[in-house]
Amino acid sequence: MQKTAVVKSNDHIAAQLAPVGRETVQDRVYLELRRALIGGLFEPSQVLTIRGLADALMTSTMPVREALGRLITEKALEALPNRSVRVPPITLERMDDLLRARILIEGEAIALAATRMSPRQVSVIESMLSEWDEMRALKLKKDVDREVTLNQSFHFEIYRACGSAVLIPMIESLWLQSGPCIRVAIYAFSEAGEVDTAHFHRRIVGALAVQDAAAAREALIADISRPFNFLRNKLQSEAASKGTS
Amino acid sequence: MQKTAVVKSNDHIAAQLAPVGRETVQDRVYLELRRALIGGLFEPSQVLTIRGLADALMTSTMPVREALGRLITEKALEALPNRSVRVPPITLERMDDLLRARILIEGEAIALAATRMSPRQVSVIESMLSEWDEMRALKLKKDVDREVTLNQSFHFEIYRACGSAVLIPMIESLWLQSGPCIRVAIYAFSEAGEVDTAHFHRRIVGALAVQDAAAAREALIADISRPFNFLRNKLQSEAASKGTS
DNA sequence: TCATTACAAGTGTGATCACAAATCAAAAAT
DNA sequence: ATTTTTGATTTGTGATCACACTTGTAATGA
Repeated sequence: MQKTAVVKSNDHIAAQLAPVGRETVQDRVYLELRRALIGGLFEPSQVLTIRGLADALMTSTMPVREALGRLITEKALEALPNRSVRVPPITLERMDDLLRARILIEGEAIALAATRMSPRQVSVIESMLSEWDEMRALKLKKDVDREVTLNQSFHFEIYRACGSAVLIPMIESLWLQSGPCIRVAIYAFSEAGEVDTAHFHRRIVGALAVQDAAAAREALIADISRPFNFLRNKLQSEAASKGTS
Repeated sequence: MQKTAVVKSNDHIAAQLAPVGRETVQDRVYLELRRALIGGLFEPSQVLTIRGLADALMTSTMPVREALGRLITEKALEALPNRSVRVPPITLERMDDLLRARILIEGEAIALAATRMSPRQVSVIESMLSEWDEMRALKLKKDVDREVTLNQSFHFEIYRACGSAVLIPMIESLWLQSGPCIRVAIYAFSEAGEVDTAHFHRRIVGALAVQDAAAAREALIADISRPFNFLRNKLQSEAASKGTS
């Protein structure tokens, strides 16, 4: 026993330095990649290698390949016939497909949430609006990362209130899939003149406060449709200009 | 040029000789487990061990653990804090949750399919009805496996026609999650007096034939609700009898 | 007799190695 | 100069090993 303890002493010290012993490395890698995908840190069509990610995340290939497998089944990544994996490319068809699914499922989730949220929960959501105004006030530099994170928190705080353990993972999967698109759109947003995200979110909160499920669904649809419509116009105009050149 | 043609012909022949050379072991394991889950071959709350499955599937632990990870992210399996994995147990809340999601998403899928299916495609679906009658005719032994498979083929042949690469994987995930419940219900069906599945499927085909999306959705909802309602009654009566005993 | 402890078997996790297939680059042949 | 071929590098896949943790059981204590 002592002998093995001596051999293990390195591991033991490492374990003390990293007291988060509960979570596994593969979960950490999975969450890291997930965050990167939702945030749009990877470009569409970018190919990812197991060893490359393992080096970047300071671990072996083992946890990475399991995380990649999980992300592939969620359609957040794509397995090519080469056996290599890449971020799915953006196409108009896929965008419309994703938007339709998001309208369907997230719309249902918020309608459910509207009838179930307590005034207490609504006030929590409402308080998140002020963070937006804060960020808006000191918007010297465009903090796209923070905007993405805040937007995500706002929406999922609502979805969590729908009380469906089935719908929420599906919504997470949809966000994972549309992450790369959204990032492009939000980035283009901050260039193309300030469109007030907070305005749409206030509409949502207003509908939730009076438990108007239909209004909440409509407001949500308007909110999540914006980046898709924006990106669609952008892609179409690009295609048109390429056609004329 | 001729030489390369010759070289390629070898590959071509090899591909013909071993047409399963493309699929990896982990995919085989994943599909195997998936099939078992949808078919309800695993009992709810049953715990699965990596080494046990590896022995049963005649492979090492490596492909199995990747497959389990994928199934866990699809919520087809559940990761306990023990780090062991099990088939999720059945609860009334979860059943209702699953049914609501299936009505929402599969209903939308069939509504889309109704407007997009060609008469050619409808006739393909229609021809599947006769298989049911066949099976019904020689129903000496209750072939639950075949019934489950046939039901699956029928539904997904329709869903595939909706043309959404986003909705279909979600439906697959939902079937994966509700598989263990359904099996229990179908098995109980064949005991509790013949309810005609084919009748509901004929209603669906009839609506699709005239491209009536609303009617198709209604017929589908009636079809997929049956096993859930049946199982709900069963669980409730069991709980009641346990309460009185 | 019952509870606690110590030991043993089992299980998941991560790392490393071996191998095959794919990719790329340079060299050779036409 | 272009194409083909060959060799080296990279990459994914599967197997095996070492370790940590849990679980179950037998031995020891009160």
